[in-house]
Amino acid sequence: MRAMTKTEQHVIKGNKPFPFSLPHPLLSALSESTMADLLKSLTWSAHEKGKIIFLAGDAAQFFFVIKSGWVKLFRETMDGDQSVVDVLSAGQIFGKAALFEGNTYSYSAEVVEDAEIGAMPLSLLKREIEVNNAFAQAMIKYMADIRRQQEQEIEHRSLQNAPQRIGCFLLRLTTQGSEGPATMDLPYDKTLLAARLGMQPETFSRALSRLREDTGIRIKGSRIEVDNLNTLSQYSCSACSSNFPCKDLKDRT
Amino acid sequence: MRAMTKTEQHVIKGNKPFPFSLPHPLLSALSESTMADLLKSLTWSAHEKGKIIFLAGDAAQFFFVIKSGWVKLFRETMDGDQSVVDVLSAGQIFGKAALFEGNTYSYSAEVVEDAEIGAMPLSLLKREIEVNNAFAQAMIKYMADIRRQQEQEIEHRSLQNAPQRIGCFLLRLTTQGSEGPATMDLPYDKTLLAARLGMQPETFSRALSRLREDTGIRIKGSRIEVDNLNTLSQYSCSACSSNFPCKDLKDRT
DNA sequence: CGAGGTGTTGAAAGTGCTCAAATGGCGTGG
DNA sequence: CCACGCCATTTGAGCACTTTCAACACCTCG
Repeated sequence: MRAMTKTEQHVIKGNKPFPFSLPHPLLSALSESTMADLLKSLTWSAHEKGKIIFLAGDAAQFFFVIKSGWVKLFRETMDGDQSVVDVLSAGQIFGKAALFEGNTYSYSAEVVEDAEIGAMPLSLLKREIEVNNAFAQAMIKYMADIRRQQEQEIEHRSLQNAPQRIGCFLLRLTTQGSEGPATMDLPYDKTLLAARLGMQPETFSRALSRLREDTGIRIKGSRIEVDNLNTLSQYSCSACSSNFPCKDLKDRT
Repeated sequence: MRAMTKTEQHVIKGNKPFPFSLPHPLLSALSESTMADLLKSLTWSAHEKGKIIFLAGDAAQFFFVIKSGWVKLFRETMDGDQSVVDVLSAGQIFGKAALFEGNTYSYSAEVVEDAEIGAMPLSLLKREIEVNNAFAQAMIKYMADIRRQQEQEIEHRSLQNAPQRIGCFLLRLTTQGSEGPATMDLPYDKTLLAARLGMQPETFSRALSRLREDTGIRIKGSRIEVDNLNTLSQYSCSACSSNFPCKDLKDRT
């Protein structure tokens, strides 16, 4: 919040102004000097779809911030199944958790939509935690948020059926209020979305139709129109312990 | 690790020596003075099975440590389903996460086996985090562990079937090595265990039989005998991204 | 136009859930 | 010590939801 005005002027490789001011809840708690160091050591690179940024188990030296594109975080089981941890886009960071997990990444990261990604040394974060108590507190707060999101995720996977999970995802997509009509676009392709929600593409397809029948939403390709978010809330959130729209918990990294 | 020798001498209400020295990974990082304050303000009480310690959403002033008995952490959905977050026993703490979640508990806690439970003010923790950077770091480390456990839990619920989940639970129960034979006792009744693993009691019963057929374990009431832990590992962990025995991650709070 | 990727649909099988009923252990009151 | 009742556990049958395998419709890009 403080160093931001300066940051906004920061110019990246190629002289294009930095398109977002690292308004990340975590990074905004950095001291100005560390933020400056971070920006100094920040190196950008462009990656094509399919590029693996790192694999689970790799030794970790960097954490990453996304400027554009989409990145999938996932793990693979011994018998070939894949578990999608999350799918992230601009403004989100990943790989920082490695700091506390034996300096290895605990999941793999793959670019699923051409992306520009910045890499920053984890050592800076580590030092900042040790030196700047305010940052350590921000980190704790941030991790508590993640933890809550994960608990919700566990609940969703155990208690909600496929159509409800999709409905819940749509609700978390809305930027508009939590009542009345809304329109939203699925942020990435349906196959990936299915994986993100822990179901097969076929199941996703059928579940979305089912959701349409049950709640009256309209589906036009990747655009979804909802007449009444409340209907959707009621449909999805009745199988969830969080009141009303599971809202307020969007991503997790 | 440091304040422990002193702590071990600590005497609780009723003059019984404290049966464990708060060897909790988190609390052992407290400063000696805070540890002393904590022990001073620690109040013990006995609770019968069925007692609700707190409900999700309650304003939180305390966090708790278990001296004996079992406590179930859970949440309830609007349509009556219950999601068991975890089941804890002696030495484990709970309720501390409320500090970062608007000072309300994010789950409910119920005694499921007569228990002695100590309550400590969250404010002490809060202050310690602000004042003692080493503790803040321990907290971060601790939360990172929890986070990893949760990710594993998500994976288990999505990727493992019922018999595999039980097998994985058994593996995490062993104190013995990770190979060869082992004997273990289910820590609490099967109905609760079923809930903890996210399945119905009937499913648990059938899944356990299935596990017996598939891996050759022997079931005598709540005692389980395994001839070869490797067989079990292979059976359960093939559907999991963590290498071999999901080990090393036992509880989560 | 053809290839490949994405999304949908159908049919069959698998897995877990619900409802119902039977079994077995265990403590209490007689 | 025994009968009774309660509770945990098991078993059976049917059902709901999801997956799997296959086939097909679309769309985009050479």
